[in-house]
Amino acid sequence: MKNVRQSEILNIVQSKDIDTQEQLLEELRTRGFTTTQATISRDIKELRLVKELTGSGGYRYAVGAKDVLHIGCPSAQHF
Amino acid sequence: MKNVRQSEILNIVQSKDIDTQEQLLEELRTRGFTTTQATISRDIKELRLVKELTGSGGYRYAVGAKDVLHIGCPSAQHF
DNA sequence: TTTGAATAGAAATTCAAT
DNA sequence: ATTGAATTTCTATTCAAA
Repeated sequence: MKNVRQSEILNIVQSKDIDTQEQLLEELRTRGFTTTQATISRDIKELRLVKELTGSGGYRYAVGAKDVLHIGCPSAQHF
Repeated sequence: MKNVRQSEILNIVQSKDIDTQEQLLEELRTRGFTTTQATISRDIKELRLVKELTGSGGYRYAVGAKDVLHIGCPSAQHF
């Protein structure tokens, strides 16, 4: 179920602001996943999510921008 | 001294892999800054640094890629 | 290999204080 | 407005288990 869970994590994170792993856990449970913080900590690592600052001064998990750069700017020189 | 310290933090983070705030503290002390974890936690927030995964599986503080996108790709449509 | 419970470790915030 | 000490909160890892 790891892949299903991880792809659901991507969905969640991109559809609403998630500021802690606990909050992500709640969302997953809502969607019928039963798991724990330890597991999603690993998921977040594998998915290379980062905790970034939102406009309103809070934090939010997000897909690492470096991972999505090529979408909007295929020819960009990266780092 | 906040601005000096923060710009030094940017320098450090871009010149070597820093994986914890403690390690960043040590680097700062090497450079003559005397401060504490509480302060650099705030600095990191203001600088919008993110803790990203390195190629070798560790973590590293980095400038949020979303903040540097416009450099390599000024016309990119962001998110 | 993947997971959870427990723990260790790291980071954010509170609360004074300046 | 900025900071540090202490604390709380959050996250990563360990270690056993399946």
